[in-house]
Amino acid sequence: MLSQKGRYALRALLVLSEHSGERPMMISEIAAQAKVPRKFLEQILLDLKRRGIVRSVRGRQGGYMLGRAPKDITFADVIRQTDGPLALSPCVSATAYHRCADCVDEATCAIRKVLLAARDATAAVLESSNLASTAPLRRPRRAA
Amino acid sequence: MLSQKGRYALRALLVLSEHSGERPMMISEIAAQAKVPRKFLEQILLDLKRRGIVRSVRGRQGGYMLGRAPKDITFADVIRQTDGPLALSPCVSATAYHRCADCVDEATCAIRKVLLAARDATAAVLESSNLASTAPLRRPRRAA
DNA sequence: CGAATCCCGATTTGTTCTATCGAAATTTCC
DNA sequence: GGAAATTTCGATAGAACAAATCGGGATTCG
Repeated sequence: MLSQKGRYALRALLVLSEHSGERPMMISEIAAQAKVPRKFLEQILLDLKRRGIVRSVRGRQGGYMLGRAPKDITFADVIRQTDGPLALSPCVSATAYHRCADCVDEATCAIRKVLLAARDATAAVLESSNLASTAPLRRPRRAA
Repeated sequence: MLSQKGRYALRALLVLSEHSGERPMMISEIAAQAKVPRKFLEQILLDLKRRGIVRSVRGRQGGYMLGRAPKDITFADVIRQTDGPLALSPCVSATAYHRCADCVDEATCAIRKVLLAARDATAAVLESSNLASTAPLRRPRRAA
């Protein structure tokens, strides 16, 4: 399961990606639209900023914007930052690999084989889904 | 990531599935072979028992055995019991569905679509992997 | 300067994870 | 019938983590 933080991050980023204006968007504005507690969102955005997923402008008229094009921000990027590796075990993680402490032989470990397949399957989905592909193309203002 | 408990459970069950004798296997024997702290394993096996994944015999000469054929115990069964749902969000869980508290419209939620695809991909792997398919067919006693 | 806004460290509160302890219940064996 | 072996169960402890908040520092605009 994703943490609450992870779900908040995804929601906030979708809000940001739909806000196509040139001006950055204030934290409180994002918080309101994404329904995320303001102070908590502050932390989350800082995290995402460290990964380059968002950029910020300080001072008056400041705020946040996406760090790159929506199509270049995958769900995997976001989830890895907020919730850690996609893998079910460190020994099959692409981004945070480390050998299990009590592993006898990684090459023949039956568990590892399955968890590796699971990771690959999950990653295939999350790395091919991005903020652009999932957002509604354009929200109609009224009933068509 | 799986919890330590989840990894322990998988290891213990693989040990049990390779122990093809008719007699049940004692907790301490399983613990030694699977390298799991004895008392912790006790709790884990009780959990697995509630799900019918293992059965037990009490008293002298007692111990644990698989609750059904190894091929009928999937990784998904085990992980769901020890670590909870495979899904990344309750709203896409097959076994523990519930609507997100602040969800506006589940049918059009962009996040949900992706998480649902991720769950399906993960479940496909973990539900088709079982204790029999992954265990070495027969461990050679010595170098062949 | 002063107001608006992001930045950052600390703290709080509650929950989960990992592991252990001690004793009760059950069964076998003599 | 009693002793020994074994599972069962409730309680506990400490560490780590999650969710959220607080208060003030740093930066920029007007």
